[in-house]
Amino acid sequence: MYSLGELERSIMDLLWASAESLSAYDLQAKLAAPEVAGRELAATTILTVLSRLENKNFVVRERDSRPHLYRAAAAREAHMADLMHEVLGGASDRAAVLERFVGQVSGEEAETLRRILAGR
Amino acid sequence: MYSLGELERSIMDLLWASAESLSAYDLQAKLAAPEVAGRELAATTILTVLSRLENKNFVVRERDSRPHLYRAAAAREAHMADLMHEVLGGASDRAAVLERFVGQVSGEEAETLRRILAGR
DNA sequence: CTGCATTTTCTACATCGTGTAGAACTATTT
DNA sequence: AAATAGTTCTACACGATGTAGAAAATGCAG
Repeated sequence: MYSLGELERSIMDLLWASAESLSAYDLQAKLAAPEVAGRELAATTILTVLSRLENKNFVVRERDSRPHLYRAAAAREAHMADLMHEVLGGASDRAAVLERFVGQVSGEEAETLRRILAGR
Repeated sequence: MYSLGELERSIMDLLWASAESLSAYDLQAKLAAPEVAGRELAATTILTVLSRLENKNFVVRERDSRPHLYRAAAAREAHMADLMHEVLGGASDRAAVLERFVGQVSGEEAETLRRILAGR
């Protein structure tokens, strides 16, 4: 399952950026910052979205803390790598996709790839 | 823009699989096959979806042929590579994503990547 | 040219995912 | 037990997609 809605994504971004688990109220405050959503959403809105994200296995909920705490189920990078594999997995000719993919990376990134491949 | 609907995807699959441009009627027939959608859709349905796919720049329409002909705007592999870049582009730490991505490919695929990188 | 058949565009509606939040319910604290 | 804090239920708006009939445009047979 690929894409998330805008609010879902904003919330995931905050959770990915946070080392600690956050409550719906923490998120509510962070979302109010102008750089993020810029407006104060109802707490129930955040809770609804968090429930949906939990169902999609994007977040894990800690039910023992009283305001329940939430954290991303996977690190952002892992999630993105998974997405890339998901795309690649849908291809019949994987090598051809990789060919094009690598063909479009910058020289710098190609170097990164070589380094990674060398190390294993 | 990531995901397509189910019918949109079925149609793109047919277009990607076809060397020639196809008319809405060709698609209608192919979609009726049990392996694909399995039912006969109205021609107007196909045409509506094709228009939407054209707006999204997934297909190109040849208006000079009388039943208009349609073909995929980009090869499936190119599309998938683009998607992968789109995902990667959304990352702040691209190297970390690549690290994980490459870490999960099979040995065979790692070899493919090395070969591609060697060739440029 | 003109009427008919074919093809395309317009309009419309159902459904589903997402954003949004009040109402109702549950748990906690005093 | 009452008040407070937090969660779940219910609900609705809106946009994307599936679906197709009605209306308009195009092209061909006479």
